[in-house]
Amino acid sequence: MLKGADDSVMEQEDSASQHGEMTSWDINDIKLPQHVSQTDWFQEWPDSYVKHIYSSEDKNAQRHHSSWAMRNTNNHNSRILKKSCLGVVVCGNNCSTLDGKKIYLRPAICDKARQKQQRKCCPNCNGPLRLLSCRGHGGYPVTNFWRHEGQFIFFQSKGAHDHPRPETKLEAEARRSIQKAKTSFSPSSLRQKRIQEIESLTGAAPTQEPLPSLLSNADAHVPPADFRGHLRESSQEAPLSSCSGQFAHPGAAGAAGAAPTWGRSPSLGRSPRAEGLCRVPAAPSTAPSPRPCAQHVLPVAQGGREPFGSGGGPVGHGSCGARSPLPHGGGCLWLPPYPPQGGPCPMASGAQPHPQAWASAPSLPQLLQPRHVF
DNA sequence: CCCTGCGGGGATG
DNA sequence: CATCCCCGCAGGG
Repeated sequence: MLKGADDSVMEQEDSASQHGEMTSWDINDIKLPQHVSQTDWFQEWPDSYVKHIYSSEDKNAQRHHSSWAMRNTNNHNSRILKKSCLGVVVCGNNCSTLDGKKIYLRPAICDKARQKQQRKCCPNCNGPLRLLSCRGHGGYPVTNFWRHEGQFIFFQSKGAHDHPRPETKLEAEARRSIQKAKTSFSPSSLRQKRIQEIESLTGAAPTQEPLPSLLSNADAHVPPADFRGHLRESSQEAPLSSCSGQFAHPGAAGAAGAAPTWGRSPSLGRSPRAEGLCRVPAAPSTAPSPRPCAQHVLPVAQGGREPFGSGGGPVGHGSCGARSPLPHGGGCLWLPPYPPQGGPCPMASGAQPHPQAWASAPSLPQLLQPRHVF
Protein backbone atom coordinates (compact mmCIF):
# COMPACT_ATOMS: atom_id res chain seq x y z
CA MET A 1 0.00 0.00 0.00
CA LEU A 2 2.43 2.57 1.05
CA LYS A 3 4.95 1.74 -1.49
CA GLY A 4 7.13 3.71 -3.72
CA ALA A 5 8.16 7.10 -2.64
CA ASP A 6 9.36 5.97 0.66
CA ASP A 7 11.16 2.89 -0.32
CA SER A 8 14.10 4.67 -1.68
CA VAL A 9 14.53 6.72 1.40
CA MET A 10 13.70 3.90 3.68
CA GLU A 11 16.27 3.33 6.29
CA GLN A 12 18.82 0.81 5.47
CA GLU A 13 17.60 -1.84 7.73
CA ASP A 14 20.53 -3.93 8.45
CA SER A 15 18.30 -5.39 10.99
CA ALA A 16 19.05 -8.51 12.73
CA SER A 17 15.52 -9.54 12.18
CA GLN A 18 15.96 -8.98 8.53
CA HIS A 19 18.62 -11.59 8.10
CA GLY A 20 17.28 -14.91 7.10
CA GLU A 21 16.50 -17.19 9.90
CA MET A 22 15.91 -14.45 12.34
CA THR A 23 12.56 -13.63 10.86
CA SER A 24 11.25 -17.02 11.61
CA TRP A 25 9.97 -16.14 15.02
CA ASP A 26 6.54 -14.88 15.84
CA ILE A 27 5.66 -12.75 18.77
CA ASN A 28 3.40 -15.46 20.06
CA ASP A 29 6.00 -18.17 20.04
CA ILE A 30 6.61 -19.82 23.33
CA LYS A 31 10.31 -19.48 22.83
CA LEU A 32 11.86 -16.61 21.03
CA PRO A 33 15.38 -16.55 19.64
CA GLN A 34 17.84 -16.64 22.47
CA HIS A 35 20.90 -15.72 20.56
CA VAL A 36 20.69 -12.64 18.50
CA SER A 37 23.77 -11.54 16.70
CA GLN A 38 22.76 -7.96 16.38
CA THR A 39 19.87 -5.85 17.53
CA ASP A 40 18.04 -3.27 15.50
CA TRP A 41 18.06 0.46 15.71
CA PHE A 42 14.78 1.73 16.87
CA GLN A 43 12.34 2.17 14.03
CA GLU A 44 10.27 5.28 14.22
CA TRP A 45 7.77 4.35 11.55
CA PRO A 46 7.39 0.61 11.45
CA ASP A 47 4.98 -0.33 8.74
CA SER A 48 3.72 -3.42 7.05
CA TYR A 49 4.38 -6.72 8.61
CA VAL A 50 7.76 -6.20 10.12
CA LYS A 51 9.64 -7.60 13.05
CA HIS A 52 12.45 -6.10 14.99
CA ILE A 53 14.62 -7.10 17.85
CA TYR A 54 15.76 -4.26 20.02
CA SER A 55 18.14 -4.17 22.86
CA SER A 56 16.45 -4.04 26.20
CA GLU A 57 18.60 -0.98 26.80
CA ASP A 58 16.89 0.93 24.05
CA LYS A 59 14.90 3.67 25.66
CA ASN A 60 12.41 4.03 22.89
CA ALA A 61 11.81 0.35 22.77
CA GLN A 62 11.45 0.24 26.51
CA ARG A 63 8.69 2.77 26.28
CA HIS A 64 7.11 1.05 23.33
CA HIS A 65 7.17 4.24 21.38
CA SER A 66 6.16 4.77 17.81
CA SER A 67 5.65 7.83 15.73
CA TRP A 68 2.37 6.39 14.70
CA ALA A 69 -0.28 7.18 17.24
CA MET A 70 -0.65 3.87 18.95
CA ARG A 71 -2.89 3.18 21.87
CA ASN A 72 -2.79 0.38 24.29
CA THR A 73 -5.11 -2.49 23.57
CA ASN A 74 -5.97 -5.13 26.05
CA ASN A 75 -5.17 -8.54 24.79
CA HIS A 76 -5.38 -10.12 28.20
CA ASN A 77 -1.83 -11.19 27.95
CA SER A 78 0.50 -9.44 30.30
CA ARG A 79 3.55 -10.80 28.58
CA ILE A 80 2.77 -9.32 25.22
CA LEU A 81 1.85 -5.69 25.01
CA LYS A 82 -0.46 -4.91 22.17
CA LYS A 83 -1.13 -1.49 20.72
CA SER A 84 -3.34 -0.44 17.86
CA CYS A 85 -3.12 2.53 15.56
CA LEU A 86 -5.42 5.48 15.92
CA GLY A 87 -4.88 6.83 12.46
CA VAL A 88 -4.46 10.50 11.82
CA VAL A 89 -6.44 13.67 12.34
CA VAL A 90 -6.99 15.63 9.16
CA CYS A 91 -8.65 18.88 8.26
CA GLY A 92 -12.23 18.45 7.17
CA ASN A 93 -11.69 21.13 4.62
CA ASN A 94 -8.69 19.40 3.26
CA CYS A 95 -6.82 22.65 3.45
CA SER A 96 -3.19 23.18 2.79
CA THR A 97 -0.68 25.36 4.46
CA LEU A 98 1.02 28.06 2.55
CA ASP A 99 3.78 25.76 1.61
CA GLY A 100 1.37 23.25 0.30
CA LYS A 101 1.36 20.82 3.14
CA LYS A 102 -1.61 19.00 4.46
CA ILE A 103 -2.69 18.90 8.03
CA TYR A 104 -1.91 15.62 9.68
CA LEU A 105 -2.30 15.97 13.38
CA ARG A 106 -1.48 13.32 15.86
CA PRO A 107 -4.54 11.80 17.42
CA ALA A 108 -4.47 12.06 21.18
CA ILE A 109 -3.89 8.70 22.74
CA CYS A 110 -6.21 9.20 25.64
CA ASP A 111 -9.80 8.65 24.57
CA LYS A 112 -11.07 11.63 26.39
CA ALA A 113 -8.38 13.87 25.07
CA ARG A 114 -9.05 12.64 21.58
CA GLN A 115 -12.69 13.56 21.75
CA LYS A 116 -11.75 16.95 22.97
CA GLN A 117 -9.26 17.22 20.19
CA GLN A 118 -11.84 16.54 17.54
CA ARG A 119 -13.94 19.36 18.80
CA LYS A 120 -11.15 21.75 18.13
CA CYS A 121 -10.45 23.39 14.84
CA CYS A 122 -7.90 23.01 12.17
CA PRO A 123 -4.89 25.02 13.25
CA ASN A 124 -4.44 26.15 9.71
CA CYS A 125 -7.87 27.11 8.46
CA ASN A 126 -10.06 26.79 11.51
CA GLY A 127 -12.18 24.24 9.77
CA PRO A 128 -13.44 21.13 11.46
CA LEU A 129 -11.09 18.32 12.22
CA ARG A 130 -11.70 14.77 11.28
CA LEU A 131 -10.22 11.57 12.49
CA LEU A 132 -9.09 9.27 9.76
CA SER A 133 -8.94 5.93 11.43
CA CYS A 134 -6.54 3.22 10.51
CA ARG A 135 -7.86 0.15 8.76
CA GLY A 136 -4.67 -1.29 7.57
CA HIS A 137 -5.05 -4.71 9.05
CA GLY A 138 -7.93 -6.42 7.39
CA GLY A 139 -10.11 -3.46 8.07
CA TYR A 140 -8.88 -3.13 11.62
CA PRO A 141 -6.20 -0.82 12.83
CA VAL A 142 -2.62 -1.82 12.42
CA THR A 143 -1.38 -3.50 15.56
CA ASN A 144 2.01 -3.49 17.18
CA PHE A 145 3.21 -6.06 19.65
CA TRP A 146 5.95 -5.72 22.18
CA ARG A 147 7.50 -8.44 24.24
CA HIS A 148 10.39 -8.25 26.62
CA GLU A 149 12.50 -11.32 26.76
CA GLY A 150 15.80 -11.28 28.56
CA GLN A 151 18.10 -8.74 27.06
CA PHE A 152 15.90 -8.15 24.08
CA ILE A 153 12.69 -6.49 23.22
CA PHE A 154 10.84 -8.14 20.40
CA PHE A 155 8.63 -6.09 18.18
CA GLN A 156 6.16 -7.17 15.58
CA SER A 157 3.67 -5.19 13.57
CA LYS A 158 0.68 -6.45 11.68
CA GLY A 159 -0.95 -4.49 8.91
CA ALA A 160 0.06 -1.65 6.66
CA HIS A 161 -1.05 1.82 7.55
CA ASP A 162 -3.57 3.10 5.04
CA HIS A 163 -3.29 6.73 6.00
CA PRO A 164 -0.69 9.45 6.12
CA ARG A 165 1.71 9.74 8.95
CA PRO A 166 0.63 11.92 11.82
CA GLU A 167 2.89 14.30 13.60
CA THR A 168 5.38 12.67 15.81
CA LYS A 169 4.86 12.84 19.48
CA LEU A 170 7.31 15.65 19.81
CA GLU A 171 5.85 17.64 17.01
CA ALA A 172 2.45 17.34 18.58
CA GLU A 173 3.74 18.39 21.94
CA ALA A 174 5.53 21.31 20.45
CA ARG A 175 2.47 22.47 18.64
CA ARG A 176 0.42 22.15 21.76
CA SER A 177 2.66 24.28 23.83
CA ILE A 178 2.90 26.88 21.16
CA GLN A 179 -0.81 26.90 20.91
CA LYS A 180 -1.11 27.28 24.59
CA ALA A 181 1.29 30.14 24.61
CA LYS A 182 -0.78 31.88 22.05
CA THR A 183 -4.13 31.41 23.62
CA SER A 184 -2.98 32.42 27.01
CA PHE A 185 -1.72 35.55 25.47
CA SER A 186 -4.64 36.97 23.56
CA PRO A 187 -7.83 36.30 25.49
CA SER A 188 -8.60 39.25 27.66
CA SER A 189 -10.04 37.10 30.34
CA LEU A 190 -6.91 35.24 31.06
CA ARG A 191 -4.93 38.25 30.43
CA GLN A 192 -6.05 39.88 33.58
CA LYS A 193 -4.69 37.08 35.62
CA ARG A 194 -1.51 37.19 33.66
CA ILE A 195 -1.04 40.83 34.23
CA GLN A 196 -1.58 40.53 37.89
CA GLU A 197 0.94 37.81 38.18
CA ILE A 198 3.40 39.80 36.26
CA GLU A 199 2.88 42.89 38.23
CA SER A 200 3.21 41.14 41.48
CA LEU A 201 6.40 39.54 40.37
CA THR A 202 8.14 42.25 38.54
CA GLY A 203 6.28 45.34 39.31
CA ALA A 204 6.87 46.19 35.72
CA ALA A 205 4.43 47.29 33.14
CA PRO A 206 2.61 44.38 31.59
CA THR A 207 3.21 45.78 28.19
CA GLN A 208 6.55 44.15 28.22
CA GLU A 209 6.75 40.58 27.19
CA PRO A 210 7.78 38.42 30.05
CA LEU A 211 8.28 35.38 27.92
CA PRO A 212 10.29 36.48 24.98
CA SER A 213 11.34 33.12 23.75
CA LEU A 214 7.97 31.55 23.58
CA LEU A 215 6.14 34.52 22.33
CA SER A 216 8.52 35.39 19.66
CA ASN A 217 8.00 32.01 18.27
CA ALA A 218 4.33 31.95 18.61
CA ASP A 219 3.91 35.34 17.19
CA ALA A 220 4.30 36.04 13.60
CA HIS A 221 7.91 36.81 14.00
CA VAL A 222 10.22 34.59 12.19
CA PRO A 223 12.38 32.74 14.60
CA PRO A 224 16.06 33.39 14.34
CA ALA A 225 17.07 30.08 13.04
CA ASP A 226 15.45 29.65 9.72
CA PHE A 227 15.80 26.23 8.23
CA ARG A 228 15.55 26.22 4.49
CA GLY A 229 12.56 28.41 4.52
CA HIS A 230 10.53 25.50 5.64
CA LEU A 231 9.36 27.78 8.31
CA ARG A 232 5.79 28.55 8.72
CA GLU A 233 5.16 31.35 10.97
CA SER A 234 2.23 31.01 13.16
CA SER A 235 0.28 28.81 10.89
CA GLN A 236 -2.66 29.34 13.12
CA GLU A 237 -3.04 33.01 12.73
CA ALA A 238 -3.88 32.85 9.10
CA PRO A 239 -7.33 31.62 8.28
CA LEU A 240 -6.56 32.39 4.72
CA SER A 241 -4.47 29.92 2.91
CA SER A 242 -6.12 27.54 0.64
CA CYS A 243 -9.27 26.16 1.98
CA SER A 244 -10.55 25.47 -1.42
CA GLY A 245 -14.16 24.58 -1.39
CA GLN A 246 -13.38 20.97 -1.88
CA PHE A 247 -14.68 19.29 1.14
CA ALA A 248 -13.34 15.94 1.73
CA HIS A 249 -16.82 14.71 1.50
CA PRO A 250 -18.34 13.12 4.52
CA GLY A 251 -18.03 9.83 2.89
CA ALA A 252 -14.56 9.10 3.93
CA ALA A 253 -14.88 8.44 7.55
CA GLY A 254 -18.57 8.70 7.81
CA ALA A 255 -19.07 6.47 4.87
CA ALA A 256 -19.87 3.33 6.59
CA GLY A 257 -20.84 4.87 9.78
CA ALA A 258 -23.54 6.86 8.10
CA ALA A 259 -24.04 8.43 11.40
CA PRO A 260 -27.58 9.66 11.34
CA THR A 261 -26.64 12.50 13.54
CA TRP A 262 -24.54 14.24 11.08
CA GLY A 263 -26.95 14.37 8.27
CA ARG A 264 -27.91 17.90 8.93
CA SER A 265 -24.67 19.64 8.62
CA PRO A 266 -22.44 19.01 5.73
CA SER A 267 -23.30 20.30 2.39
CA LEU A 268 -24.20 23.81 3.24
CA GLY A 269 -21.80 25.29 0.86
CA ARG A 270 -21.07 27.97 3.34
CA SER A 271 -17.84 29.64 3.22
CA PRO A 272 -15.58 27.96 5.63
CA ARG A 273 -15.35 31.31 7.21
CA ALA A 274 -18.67 30.74 8.82
CA GLU A 275 -17.24 28.37 11.28
CA GLY A 276 -14.17 30.35 11.77
CA LEU A 277 -15.68 31.52 14.97
CA CYS A 278 -13.58 29.01 16.61
CA ARG A 279 -10.88 31.19 17.80
CA VAL A 280 -11.91 34.56 16.66
CA PRO A 281 -11.38 36.49 19.79
CA ALA A 282 -13.50 39.51 19.06
CA ALA A 283 -16.62 37.88 17.81
CA PRO A 284 -18.68 37.26 20.86
CA SER A 285 -21.47 39.08 19.17
CA THR A 286 -24.94 37.75 19.53
CA ALA A 287 -25.12 34.12 20.27
CA PRO A 288 -22.48 32.58 22.40
CA SER A 289 -22.18 30.18 19.52
CA PRO A 290 -21.93 26.95 21.38
CA ARG A 291 -19.46 24.93 19.48
CA PRO A 292 -18.58 26.38 16.18
CA CYS A 293 -17.05 23.62 14.28
CA ALA A 294 -18.09 20.82 16.43
CA GLN A 295 -21.00 19.44 14.58
CA HIS A 296 -18.90 16.71 13.26
CA VAL A 297 -18.42 14.95 16.50
CA LEU A 298 -19.76 11.89 14.90
CA PRO A 299 -18.58 8.63 16.30
CA VAL A 300 -16.81 8.24 13.04
CA ALA A 301 -15.40 4.91 12.28
CA GLN A 302 -14.21 4.73 15.79
CA GLY A 303 -16.38 2.11 17.30
CA GLY A 304 -14.58 -0.70 15.80
CA ARG A 305 -17.16 -3.26 15.55
CA GLU A 306 -20.05 -1.86 13.71
CA PRO A 307 -19.66 1.07 11.47
CA PHE A 308 -19.59 -0.83 8.31
CA GLY A 309 -19.63 -4.27 9.69
CA SER A 310 -23.13 -4.92 8.63
CA GLY A 311 -22.58 -5.23 4.96
CA GLY A 312 -19.34 -6.66 3.83
CA GLY A 313 -16.16 -7.17 5.66
CA PRO A 314 -14.76 -4.55 7.87
CA VAL A 315 -13.01 -3.03 4.96
CA GLY A 316 -15.43 -0.36 4.07
CA HIS A 317 -13.75 0.60 0.87
CA GLY A 318 -15.91 0.47 -2.11
CA SER A 319 -18.76 2.64 -1.09
CA CYS A 320 -16.93 5.89 -1.37
CA GLY A 321 -13.34 5.46 -2.09
CA ALA A 322 -12.69 8.67 -0.35
CA ARG A 323 -9.68 7.42 1.36
CA SER A 324 -6.99 9.47 -0.15
CA PRO A 325 -3.92 7.65 -1.18
CA LEU A 326 -1.46 9.00 1.20
CA PRO A 327 0.96 11.55 0.08
CA HIS A 328 3.68 9.95 1.95
CA GLY A 329 6.19 12.56 1.24
CA GLY A 330 7.72 13.28 4.51
CA GLY A 331 7.07 14.15 8.02
CA CYS A 332 4.34 16.62 7.29
CA LEU A 333 6.13 19.33 9.06
CA TRP A 334 4.01 22.34 8.79
CA LEU A 335 4.88 23.49 12.17
CA PRO A 336 7.67 25.77 12.96
CA PRO A 337 10.82 24.27 14.26
CA TYR A 338 10.72 23.97 17.93
CA PRO A 339 13.32 25.58 20.07
CA PRO A 340 15.98 23.05 20.80
CA GLN A 341 14.76 21.81 24.04
CA GLY A 342 17.96 20.27 24.94
CA GLY A 343 18.33 17.31 27.08
CA PRO A 344 15.25 16.47 29.09
CA CYS A 345 13.82 14.10 26.63
CA PRO A 346 15.74 11.12 25.44
CA MET A 347 13.66 10.97 22.31
CA ALA A 348 15.75 13.85 21.26
CA SER A 349 15.70 14.29 17.58
CA GLY A 350 12.07 13.62 17.24
CA ALA A 351 11.49 17.11 16.13
CA GLN A 352 13.51 16.55 13.05
CA PRO A 353 11.65 15.70 9.94
CA HIS A 354 14.17 13.12 9.00
CA PRO A 355 12.94 9.63 9.38
CA GLN A 356 16.03 8.12 10.76
CA ALA A 357 16.90 10.87 13.09
CA TRP A 358 14.71 9.37 15.70
CA ALA A 359 16.81 7.09 17.75
CA SER A 360 20.01 8.86 17.30
CA ALA A 361 20.69 11.80 19.45
CA PRO A 362 21.98 14.90 17.81
CA SER A 363 25.43 13.89 18.72
CA LEU A 364 27.41 12.05 16.18
CA PRO A 365 29.27 9.91 18.61
CA GLN A 366 26.15 8.07 19.24
CA LEU A 367 25.82 7.07 15.70
CA LEU A 368 29.09 5.34 15.94
CA GLN A 369 28.29 3.54 19.04
CA PRO A 370 28.19 -0.13 18.32
CA ARG A 371 24.82 -1.61 18.42
CA HIS A 372 25.15 -4.31 20.97
CA VAL A 373 26.83 -6.97 19.03
CA PHE A 374 26.85 -10.40 20.43
C1' DC B 1 -3.24 17.59 31.22
C1' DC B 2 -1.95 13.78 28.91
C1' DC B 3 0.68 9.42 28.13
C1' DT B 4 1.18 4.73 29.39
C1' DG B 5 0.10 0.13 31.08
C1' DC B 6 -3.08 -2.87 33.44
C1' DG B 7 -7.05 -5.56 33.77
C1' DG B 8 -12.23 -6.28 34.00
C1' DG B 9 -15.78 -6.89 30.94
C1' DG B 10 -18.78 -7.00 26.66
C1' DA B 11 -19.52 -8.41 21.86
C1' DT B 12 -18.48 -11.19 18.09
C1' DG B 13 -16.56 -15.17 15.43
C1' DC C 1 -11.21 -20.80 22.22
C1' DA C 2 -9.97 -16.51 19.61
C1' DT C 3 -10.28 -11.57 18.33
C1' DC C 4 -12.03 -7.14 18.47
C1' DC C 5 -13.30 -3.16 21.44
C1' DC C 6 -14.59 0.13 25.64
C1' DC C 7 -13.93 1.54 30.17
C1' DG C 8 -11.79 3.07 34.57
C1' DC C 9 -7.87 3.04 37.32
C1' DA C 10 -3.15 4.13 38.71
C1' DG C 11 1.56 5.82 38.07
C1' DG C 12 4.29 9.27 36.11
C1' DG C 13 6.00 13.24 33.36
